[in-house]
Amino acid sequence: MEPPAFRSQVRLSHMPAPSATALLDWYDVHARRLPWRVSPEDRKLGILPDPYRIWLSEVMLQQTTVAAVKGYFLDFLERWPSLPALAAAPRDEVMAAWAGLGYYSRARNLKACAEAVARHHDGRFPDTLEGLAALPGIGPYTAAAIAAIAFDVPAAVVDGNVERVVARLFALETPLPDVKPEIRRLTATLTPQKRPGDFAQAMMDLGATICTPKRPACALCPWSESCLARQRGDAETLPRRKAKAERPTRYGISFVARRHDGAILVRRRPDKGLLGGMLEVPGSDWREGAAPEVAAPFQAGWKSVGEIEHTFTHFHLILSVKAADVGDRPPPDDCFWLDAAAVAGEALPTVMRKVVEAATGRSARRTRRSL
DNA sequence: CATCCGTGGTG
DNA sequence: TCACCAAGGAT
Repeated sequence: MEPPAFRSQVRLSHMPAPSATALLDWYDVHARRLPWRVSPEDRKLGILPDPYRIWLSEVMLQQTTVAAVKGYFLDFLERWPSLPALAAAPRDEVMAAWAGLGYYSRARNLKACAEAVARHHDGRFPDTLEGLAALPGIGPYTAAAIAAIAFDVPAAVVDGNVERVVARLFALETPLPDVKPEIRRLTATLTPQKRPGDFAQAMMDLGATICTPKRPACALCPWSESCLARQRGDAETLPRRKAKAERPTRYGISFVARRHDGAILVRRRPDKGLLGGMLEVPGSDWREGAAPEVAAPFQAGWKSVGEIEHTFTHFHLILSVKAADVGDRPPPDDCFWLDAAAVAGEALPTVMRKVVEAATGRSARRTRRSL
């Protein structure tokens, strides 16, 4: 058998193996207080969180920062306090409430998942990995997180934080995503039978506050004496990642028709693909090179009001914005008039809020809940 | 399995 | 400023 291509770091004899107990002791003192979380003190009293809240927070937290999620989580919880409430909600209202959070397939799947649990599971989330992973929008990570945090199932919960912590702890040189299976295996060996929910949350807190991507605070880490990367002195360079493809720039045209009362002409995008199910103003497709030719939604005194730029996950977008003030008239095609007062609460993605702002000079951003 | 899917904070 | 990347999932 050939040795692995990457350097297999040897743990020095004076280095203790990383123990769940050391991490949990740290967590008991330093756990973050988060709106969806049950504190370690309460969990020790046998109190487990509402699976609905854990599910909702976990879906929102997919590729999204805690700071961005907090306000949305509180808004959703206030509006739909339980799974049956969300299952009964109109889908467009859920999309509108999600607007600005990104990755809108999450909102579509959130609604679909709520309906599936209401219909097929009597309104209660399954407590097994298999049952959870069969639901829309719940993959390996979220299934493990809900099982561990909401039901104290000793599942290996591996998110971006855990990947970083484990890659450093064991000095794994293989780049992501190839190293994922190895990280999953090692995480499983670390995960304790007792307090697996707190262990999962502790791993994520450690990654978010101590074992950070840049400038990790190794001096404060409960596992510093066990960390092979720290022993080697290159914790900050781990985990390795494969180079990502560069982002091309696409171009397009957007038309903002302003009615005398301030209403804006919009249409709903198809369910699948980019910004699926969200609203947009009429315009061209978005292509590399130059904006495609496209007719305005109707004849009017269109004037160019400048360009807006927006960066998506895999391309950069430059939209030329045209605006016109028009009288009251029936909306063309699949469009409808959106009242000015309704803009803030509607399902407009951030890129479209930029477009509307460019054309109206008024802020179209959502007012953030004060936290 | 590689690609597609948003946005905002951060250093 | 800008590259990085965050409690990933679906296809």
